[in-house]
Amino acid sequence: MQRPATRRRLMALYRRLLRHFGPQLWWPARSRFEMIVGAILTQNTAWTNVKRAIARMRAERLLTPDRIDAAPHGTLARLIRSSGYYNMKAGRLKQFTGFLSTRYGGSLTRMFQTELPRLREELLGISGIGEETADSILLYAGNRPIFVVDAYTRRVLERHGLIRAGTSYREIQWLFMDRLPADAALFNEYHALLVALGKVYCQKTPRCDVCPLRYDLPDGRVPTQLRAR
DNA sequence: CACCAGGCAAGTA
DNA sequence: TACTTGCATGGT
Repeated sequence: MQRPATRRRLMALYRRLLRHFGPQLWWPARSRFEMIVGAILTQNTAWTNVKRAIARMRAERLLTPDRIDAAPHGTLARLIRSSGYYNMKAGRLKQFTGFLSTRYGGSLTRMFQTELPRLREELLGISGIGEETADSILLYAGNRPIFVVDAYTRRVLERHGLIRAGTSYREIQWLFMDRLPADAALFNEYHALLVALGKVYCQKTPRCDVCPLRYDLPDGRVPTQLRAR
């Protein structure tokens, strides 16, 4: 019941999502560095919890690489408590700022001058930064044309029969990047729209009967209905 | 009460 | 390579 993911189909899906949800204006952050902090703090965590943590860091003037480097682990961990896994995430923030300081003299501008595939590998070499976090940083802070895959992306694509369960991160990423123009603005909006759909209509408990998309569900399940537009 | 949220790394076989 | 487990808060 799996239909091929063609360029036409992916673009049709994009246009449908954009018309339904409108531009998502991602990533919500006041600076590139704040965006990167958010990417680490939101790992397996609700964004509302991350917002509180970032607000506390801002209030304590701790939203710069140098301040995070200098702050004691316990201080940092207490500030980001609301984002969960706070001991690990405090360490991960310090891993990143340590990398930035050592490798690029603390300059994000210099870091983002590195060519895309190489910078991706460097980010993946930092303990605490995996594929999704690395790609989020590259796309949303660096404005580089790389597609971000997350749990919502995977679930939406599975429910709509574009991938099978177990498809790897790189395969899903390549599904988009092989068929769409290498356009950071497009990848930015597309990923954010997939998350918007996932949050409302494609939760773990299926509510696909009200999904605004026209695509059929795989394997004899309830066909998607069109919402009034 | 149970389940979920914009993952990741370390351990095991 | 392919699982499994620990990490933790706040909302529904």
